Amino acid sequence: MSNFSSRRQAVLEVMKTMRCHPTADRVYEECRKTIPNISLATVYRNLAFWEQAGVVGRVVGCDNKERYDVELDNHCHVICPECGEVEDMDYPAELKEYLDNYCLDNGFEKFGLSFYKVCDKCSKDNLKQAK
Amino acid sequence: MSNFSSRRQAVLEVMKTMRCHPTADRVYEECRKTIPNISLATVYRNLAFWEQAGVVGRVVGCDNKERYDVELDNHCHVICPECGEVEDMDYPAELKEYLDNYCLDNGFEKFGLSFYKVCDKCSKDNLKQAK
DNA sequence: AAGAAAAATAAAAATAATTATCATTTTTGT
DNA sequence: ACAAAAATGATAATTATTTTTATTTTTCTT
Repeated sequence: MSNFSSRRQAVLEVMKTMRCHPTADRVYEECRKTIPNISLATVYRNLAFWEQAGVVGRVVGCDNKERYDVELDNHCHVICPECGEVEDMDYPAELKEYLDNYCLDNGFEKFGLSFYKVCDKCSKDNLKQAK
Repeated sequence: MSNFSSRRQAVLEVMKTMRCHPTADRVYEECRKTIPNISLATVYRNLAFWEQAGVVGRVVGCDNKERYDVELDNHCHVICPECGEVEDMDYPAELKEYLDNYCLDNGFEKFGLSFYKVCDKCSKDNLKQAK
């Protein structure tokens, strides 16, 4: 009964259920679990579709891969400078308010805030390598 | 008398004199004005060198090109969502202090703050197209 | 200053991510 | 049911970046 094709829906569904901020390739992998013959081009196309629709946004990490995200509004990002993985974090309320007002006052459309910290996985890997 | 090769110096010099946050390709273009036969690979290599040396940093814009920057410390970025150009802006002092402390308290290495606004060039272009 | 070792380079090839093309299939509207 | 439009898979093309390799430049040692 939906207006969208099953693959288009699947791409969004995957985006909603993955808690990380996947690259297109990760979304593709995930989609193939339920739709084995979906093509990577379709994933890119539909990510672009949902982006245009305003449902999905791009997140800039720190490697040169695009990462995608749903519901960008109320969180900032914690980025691992080594692997580029991006996690969500709620804004401290007062900070969010400050920044919202700052945007209004200065004509900015939106803002993005990121913090950097080596993720658990990478710091473990570093320990192993050091041995 | 410098420790660095002339091309290595040139790359840094160009970075310091360009006020925008150029892509590697723009740096290459600029370098060729003084060193016509410098190669793009050398520009990439030396940007990476200066990055490792901690002098140059990467900035994430909104297209999928890497952009480079010197002196990342005391400014945030204003990014044009259409062309990806990145400009510097000083932090409001109180905000900077708040964020610095927030990092210290929570074990983050650093933070990055960006605001989004269509740049003058793009908004003019949009007007022209609309006619 | 000479000559060996190390570092830096240009040019080109390779890689990786993303986008475009195109023939075919699926969906939609009437 | 059938024509028109949209979506898709497969693959080719494009774009940005990195690696390779043979050569040149710089540095070090004597």
